[in-house]
Parts: sequence; structure tokens; C-alpha cells
Amino acid sequence: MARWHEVAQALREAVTAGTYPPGTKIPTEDQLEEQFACSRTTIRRAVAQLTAEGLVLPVRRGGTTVREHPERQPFALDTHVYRDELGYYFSRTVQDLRPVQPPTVGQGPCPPDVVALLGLQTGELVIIRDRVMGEPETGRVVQLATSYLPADLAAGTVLAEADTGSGGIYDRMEGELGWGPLDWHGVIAARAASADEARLLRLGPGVPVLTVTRTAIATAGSAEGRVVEVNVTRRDASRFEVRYPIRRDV
Amino acid sequence: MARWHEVAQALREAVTAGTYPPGTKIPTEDQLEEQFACSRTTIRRAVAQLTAEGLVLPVRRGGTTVREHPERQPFALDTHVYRDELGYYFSRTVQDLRPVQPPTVGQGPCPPDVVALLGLQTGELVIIRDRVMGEPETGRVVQLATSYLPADLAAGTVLAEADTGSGGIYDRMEGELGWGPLDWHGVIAARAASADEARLLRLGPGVPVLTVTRTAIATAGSAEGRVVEVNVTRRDASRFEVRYPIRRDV
DNA sequence: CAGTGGTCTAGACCACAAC
DNA sequence: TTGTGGTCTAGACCACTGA
Repeated sequence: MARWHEVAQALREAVTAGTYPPGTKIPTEDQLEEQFACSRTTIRRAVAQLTAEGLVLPVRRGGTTVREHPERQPFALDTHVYRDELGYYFSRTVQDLRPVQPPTVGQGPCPPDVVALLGLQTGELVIIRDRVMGEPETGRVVQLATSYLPADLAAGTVLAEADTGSGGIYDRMEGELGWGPLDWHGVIAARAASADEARLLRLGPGVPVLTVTRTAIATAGSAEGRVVEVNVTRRDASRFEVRYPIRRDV
Repeated sequence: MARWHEVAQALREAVTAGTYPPGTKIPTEDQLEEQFACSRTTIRRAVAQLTAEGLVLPVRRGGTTVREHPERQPFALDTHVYRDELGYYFSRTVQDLRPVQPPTVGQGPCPPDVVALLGLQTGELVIIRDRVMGEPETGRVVQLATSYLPADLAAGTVLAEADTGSGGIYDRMEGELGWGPLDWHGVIAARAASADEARLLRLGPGVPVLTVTRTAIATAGSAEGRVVEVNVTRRDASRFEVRYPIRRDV
């Protein structure tokens, strides 16, 4: 077994055994180098592994902290859409979240993985609406949500404005724009965090994020049959999970 | 921007642009070292990143191959359980899979993340049933499934035998053992692959796997109220996703 | 402002599997 | 057999940020 595997395993066991409780720091790289009698490169390889597993988070000058690793919190599966006077809701709120910074609206090229969903060509422009959500108490960022809307449909409409008004974009689509009723479906997937995501969610590079992608399709009006929005929501995969009931159909 | 970021970005663009099509190899590390005029360590850091993203797979002596990266394949959400004369089915088969090796049955300590689900104490023994599933044509392994059953309930019963007979363990539980009808629920999550998972699924270390965990609860008999099985199914997160419909409840 | 992790170099040897 | 990626060393400098 490679030396860095041994070091990683030793550290992993020390963390789970409580030698280094959550919130505390593991020894510095120089100290570990001495403790395990190997080069710093080997130590770094081991710590990189624990980082990828979401167990620790290194911060420059601040040392490497053991992350809280509670039970994963539920991230309700939104198989049903509800509506009240305020707008549409895709999940009963499991955890209260609030915007950490004002939502941003911009225009840019369509990311490769969204191109196919929107039925566009590579390089076509889309309206991009970004929301960064965090815990109300701590302000800690836990969720990133980005909406992509085809520019040929949304540019120049209220959908491209910062404030979309009461009820949000879905009310605008089904109301003024006459695209409704909308059809939705969802996809759950996971991938390594991008550099931006890692920074905002305070994750190490390459740590998995859980993604829920919701697609909205117009069934009427000028956009009939078109995918009018793709919403990608991302969370730290080590802290969240999607739960669902299984019904007996016999 | 760090040099290895630049190298990674250049390689990433070369791959997505088709300079290195799926199935072909990127240049060797020595060649990249020359091409980018930096040390091999820097090259390796960049390639490690692409590996974590699931874009390439390095094989010793075989070079580093660009992975096929088709659209993610659906991995149907099993919100309903069906039953026929052969047994219970949790998902309409999206893709035909067959066992790559005979299922194994053993007894061992309960993994930490399963302890809580089974309602056991740390260190208690469980029956472990392992299945490795692959594509019928190529034999390529795409799914790992492991069942954990409390030893105090399952040891000595047919549940601990290699062949559980027609209909599988759920029929035994609901039939001879009188634990039924069973209740199930599921959880979707993601995490970095373990070393074993990475080897079997042919992934790089730390690459995300998508997990679907199904829990079975007895509603009758000697096991009433107990969790009698936890099944953890894992797939390469870069190749599979869970799709689900969204219903309008208003 | 100084100690931490982040990056990078140049070089060596090894283990494995494709050739 | 041998070329490939895998591991490891010893050392250097840098950049950021928390003490």
C-alpha cells in the first residue's frame, strides 16, 4: 500500500475516532511530515484525499480544519409543485434559506451541459439568473441556483430584469407572456465542484456536489413546446441528500 | 492563475474541442511536460484534476485515455415497487444489467454510515450481500449493490445463504419469516468513490459516485418495526443521473 | 507580519500491463 | 521486455490571511 494511503487512513481514523473533533485543526503539514516521517509531498497527497472526501478543509494560514460531518440533511425531492399567492414552490421547505447576496442577472454564452436541454446551438446567448442562498443565522452559503433562459425568448422581457415581480418568473411566463401552463421535470446528478462552486460553498477542489436540474417547458403561446428555463441547483454532496418514499403499486 | 490550472484548462478545451476524441489517448506525461514547458509534477496535477472530473482515465503503461462522455444515462427513480411471479422490482429496467461475478455473501462489521440506518451499535455484525453488475455485451462493470442485514435477525436463516431462492430476500422476509408487508424508502446522495469502488468501476480516485440507498422496514412478526435491510447501489456519477417527473398539485 | 497551505522544480525508483 | 503512469524525496519560493 502506498505511503500516502497509509497516512490518509491513519488521519481518517484519527478524525472518526475523535482525536481531532469537528471544528478543530489537524497538525500542520510540517508537523505531520515529522510525525509520519515522510516528505511533505506525501502528506499533501494524503490530505488532498481527505479533502476530496469532504472530511477536512485546508485554509491558507488558517490550518486544516476537520469539517462538521453530521448526518446528511434532507433535501426534499420536489416531485410536486405547489402554488400559493406568492408563487410556485417545488419543495416544502426543509431548511430555511435566504439570499446571501442580491440575485444577479446577466447574459452570456450557454454552458455546454445546458445547451442540449434548452435545444439551442453551441455559443448561443442565454439569460443567466444567479442566486446564492445561505443559512439565515450564520450566512453560511449552502446552495447555489442558476437559471438559464433562451435569450431569443427572454431578452427584452421582464424575465431579463432583476426584479421579476410578485410570483417570480413562472407567474410572468404563465401570465403576461401566455406560455402556460408550464410542464416541469427534474434530474438529480452529481459531479465534481467547479472552482467557483468550491469557493462559494467552501469546499475543497474536486469535492462532489449534488445537482438538481429542473426544466420548464411551455405548452402554449409563442414559446409552445420550447424549453423556456433550465434551473440548476447545487449543494455540497457530503452534507445533503434527496429522500423519497417508495409506494407499493401491487 | 496557477500553472496547473492553465494546463488543465488547455487539456480540457482540447478534449471538448475534439483534438483528443473519446477513446483516444492524450500525450504521455513526458510529452506534455515538453509541450507545456513545465515539470512533470505540474502536468500530473493537471491530469489529476481532469481525472477527478471524469474526463480522462489514466492507466499504467496504457497511457491516459479520454473517456466516453455521452449524455448521462437515466437511472430511473424507484418511487414505486412492482411485483410479479419472479419477485419485487424497484425500477422499470432502463438498461439491462447482468451479474459480472456471482453474488457474494459474508458476515462482517457494519460500515459507519449504515449503523444508524439499521439501528445497531458500532461494531455489531451484519450479513453483507454483494452484487457486481455490468453491461451484458461488454461485461463492463457499471453498478455495485450491497445489502446489509442485521446479523441478529438474518444469521442462520435463508437470508444468509448464497441462494435465497425464487423471488429473493423480500419474498423470504414476507413469506417464511412473516415480517411483511415491508415498507421501503429511498435516499439519493453522492460521495467520492472508495478505493474499491474506483477499482471495480474503473474510476480515478476521488471521482464522485451516485448512491441510491433503499431501506426496508418490517411491519409484522419478530422483526416488527426493525430495519431489516439496507441496500446501497452505486454508479459512476459522470455517466448516470436520476430522472423524475414533477406533478402539479394545484 | 509571519506562518500556513499552494505551487513548482528536478530527479529518482518502482510496479504494472501492453506490446 | 519496456514504456507508462504511480510514488516519493528535498528543496525552494509564493500568496494569502488569521493571529
